[in-house]
Amino acid sequence: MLNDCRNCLFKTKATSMLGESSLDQLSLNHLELKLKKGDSIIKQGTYSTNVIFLRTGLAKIHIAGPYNEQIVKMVNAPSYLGLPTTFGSKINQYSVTAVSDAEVCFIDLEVFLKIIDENKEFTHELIQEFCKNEVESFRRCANRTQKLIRGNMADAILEFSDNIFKSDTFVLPLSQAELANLVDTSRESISRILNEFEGDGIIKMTGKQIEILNKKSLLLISQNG
Amino acid sequence: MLNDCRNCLFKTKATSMLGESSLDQLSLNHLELKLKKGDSIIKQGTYSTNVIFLRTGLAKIHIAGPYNEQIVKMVNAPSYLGLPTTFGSKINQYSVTAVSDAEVCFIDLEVFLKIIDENKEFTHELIQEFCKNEVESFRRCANRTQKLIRGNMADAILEFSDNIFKSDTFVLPLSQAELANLVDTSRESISRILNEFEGDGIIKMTGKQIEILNKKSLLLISQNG
DNA sequence: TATGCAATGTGATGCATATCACAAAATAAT
DNA sequence: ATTATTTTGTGATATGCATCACATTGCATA
Repeated sequence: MLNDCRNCLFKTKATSMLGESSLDQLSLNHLELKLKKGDSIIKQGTYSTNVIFLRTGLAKIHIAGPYNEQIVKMVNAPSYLGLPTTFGSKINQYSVTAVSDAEVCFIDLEVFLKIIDENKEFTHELIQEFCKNEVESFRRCANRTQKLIRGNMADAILEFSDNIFKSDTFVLPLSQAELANLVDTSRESISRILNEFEGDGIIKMTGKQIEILNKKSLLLISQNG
Repeated sequence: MLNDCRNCLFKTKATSMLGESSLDQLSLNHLELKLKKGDSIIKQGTYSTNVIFLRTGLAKIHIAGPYNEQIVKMVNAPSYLGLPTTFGSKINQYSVTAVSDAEVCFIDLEVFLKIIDENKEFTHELIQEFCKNEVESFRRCANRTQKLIRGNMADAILEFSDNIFKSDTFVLPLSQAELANLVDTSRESISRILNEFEGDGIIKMTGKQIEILNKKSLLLISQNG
């Protein structure tokens, strides 16, 4: 059985808490889908009836601000997507878009709720997840608003390196316009700062590939602007 | 019995889902405290072992940013405080401070967890709460970073009027320096903008009392800067 | 009532960065 | 291969706002 959640290799910490019966429930009530880079996973303003599990790939969560789109965070697999927007309200309050090829599973909300009711450990993990996210979003916001753009750009590069790709060399999954949305600045500033970093020997760029040459400098810039 | 949670008049939506046995558990395991304006409720960096219930009063959640303190949100009773910071990590990731006289109950984390395990409805409400908060914090952050200060200041006044005090006339519970932390600007700008609003006949200030004279203008400023 | 400290008002200056306006390059579509 | 379209680079200009530097007012404590 292709859809067997029991044998799925991509489980979140919460999902690994589930017993076999819950996993079978999931198996029987989910829809697997392969997505291409750029495909929309959740669209702000539309109705939401499913929790989505990002099995593989990388996605961006973004929200329409008063003037620009803002990328709230990058999420890589495995992870649940859209819990806040699905539980909190009937219509999606933000968008999620694949920034790489990805595989997702659509899980019916009712099934998900049932699993919550029947698995304390799962629920604990989930709540813990929510809590971490909320605190994280507070911190992120404080940084965004208070740091200069150079600092935020350094943070973004470090985040890609440390949390997303776990390597000093990686291919930027976003265009400069998208980076601007992530860092809260203009496309032009991203271009300038990236060149600046390269000129200072902090990074090396080959097309969209970035190699971090001097992580210490990045950390300093992150701290001091 | 003074501490009887059964008869407590200040219940959140989640708490009102609890059965009598859970409420009695709460009664036996909480500590009530009266606080004065300015008193610290949760302090960033210290250990957290309690969930806190804000029974009456108004509090600010604030976090140390890279340069300034940032007020993340205002919370009025009844509401739980510090769930994210208590569940997510052993040490508090943000601070909470009373901005009016207040009453709080300290609830042992273990007891709170037990209540979660035993009350599905309570847990659902709680999760719903988390979800709404997360989405709200995304939106707030997008506004903060994208709007001009006039717009953010208008938002703050509208928030006080609509959500906190539910009146067009209210006494500002924050100093201008604190308002600056809430709106992400400098103390001086707050002063200037407040005078500007008064000069334009949008608000009337008598000491720290604000009367909104022209809500439509505020909404326009909120939208267009 | 006097004295001190905290909270506010207000001008002058400087700077980070958005915006505009293109040119150039890279990708995608035909 | 040739357009068409999207991405990127780069200068010039404008502006919102922080910062500094005080003056002033309000409030608390002796």
